[in-house]
Amino acid sequence: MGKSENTKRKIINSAVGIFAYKGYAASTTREIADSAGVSEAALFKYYKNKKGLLHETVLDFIEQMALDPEFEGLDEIIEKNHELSTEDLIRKLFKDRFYMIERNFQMFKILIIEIQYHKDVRDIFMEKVIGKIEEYVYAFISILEEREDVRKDLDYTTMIRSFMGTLLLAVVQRKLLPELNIAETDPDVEINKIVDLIMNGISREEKNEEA
Amino acid sequence: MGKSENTKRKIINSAVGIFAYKGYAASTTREIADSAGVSEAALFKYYKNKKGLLHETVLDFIEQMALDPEFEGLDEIIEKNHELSTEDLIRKLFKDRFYMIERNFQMFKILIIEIQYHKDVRDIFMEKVIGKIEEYVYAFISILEEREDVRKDLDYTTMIRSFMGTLLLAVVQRKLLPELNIAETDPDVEINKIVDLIMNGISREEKNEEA
DNA sequence: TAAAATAGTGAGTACTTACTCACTATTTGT
DNA sequence: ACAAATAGTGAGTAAGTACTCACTATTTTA
Repeated sequence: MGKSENTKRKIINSAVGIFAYKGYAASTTREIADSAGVSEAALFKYYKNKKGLLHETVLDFIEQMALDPEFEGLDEIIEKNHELSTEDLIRKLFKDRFYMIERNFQMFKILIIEIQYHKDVRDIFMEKVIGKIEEYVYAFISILEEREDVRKDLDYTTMIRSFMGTLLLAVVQRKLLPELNIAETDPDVEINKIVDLIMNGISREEKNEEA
Repeated sequence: MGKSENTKRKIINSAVGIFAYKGYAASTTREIADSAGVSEAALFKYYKNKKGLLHETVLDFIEQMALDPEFEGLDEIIEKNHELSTEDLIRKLFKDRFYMIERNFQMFKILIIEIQYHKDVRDIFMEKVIGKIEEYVYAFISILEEREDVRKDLDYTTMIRSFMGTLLLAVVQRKLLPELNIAETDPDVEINKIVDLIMNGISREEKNEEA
């Protein structure tokens, strides 16, 4: 890792901050270079054009993710799932993903927004991220299918999407509209409530009602 | 409604399409004018600048919403809620909002994305939309609180967010990543499954187990 | 029907932006 | 220590971009 690697990092870090704050199209290469403390010419020595900078920013993030020990934590949870109750398993997964998204929120924001406008970024995302997610989803579904305390008539696609939607909105609201958060300030407490909902729904349970 | 009103409409309609497709920052006034079939000069006669066009686009949409008979449909559902079972009530609400967002998806996309970058748009949104939503949410919560078949220990904030997250992701996935939809193609069938999940959760019900 | 008001345009302009290039400073290998 | 390679820059430039203005065409009013 020579000096040049260091400069590349500074540029990418600045790019992430500015892309997340203003969006790719409204960000200027001058601004990014200034914020990184290098000349614009240097930026273009490392990245062939502005679009290339976006690509490398995205690819760099995806690569970092793959190396992130917390990401491997997902594997561990799934591997050791038999040591956990269904509720604890879901709670662990939810927490893991919640904090993962929270930690990398800027990059997440860039990804989610820019895949809408740039087919090439969307392609990278579909190939490198969605495939990975699908793997985990299938593993997770297999685990649930074997559990006695999980409904047998469950539509897993619907369930996964509901799970993800709830997860996403929980992070997004905290990050983007914190002033709306009438709820818990401690995410862990909130996550517990969400998991309770996922497990039991909103309708009153009638079990042992005659007792 | 003179000729000028007509031109304004054409410009706004073009703006919505282009803003949604490329994002505000990447859209050019020339492109919007061309697509509307008017000169750029005309565009700037009606809107004092590009930002003003965005504002009016957003305000126009919010106003349309307020006049939309389907929107008033929400009031009706809430008013006549006592004629519906809890599950039917939730299904109706979910369907209503699902199709409302689907019908106005372009504007929704613009709103959600641009409020992140423009404080003024965010302010409009917070004042005109969030306030309205909160009203409905409170009304909805009051209804649920009175129902015998709804858990009394429910955290409503969590529930509403889970509801909205699921709703949003259901529409978004259909609109933006339809190729991922391994699930139902008929939204109504899908909505039924979602409502079932919201009501009952994923865990096996144990009621009448001793029978 | 004439005047006044309104709707609309072609051709700019000042400015910004991504990107280049000839050059200098620094580091590395021998 | 010196040459060669690498890292970095200041000062551009061509291509847009939002926006203006002097003007023409059309509609409305009296």
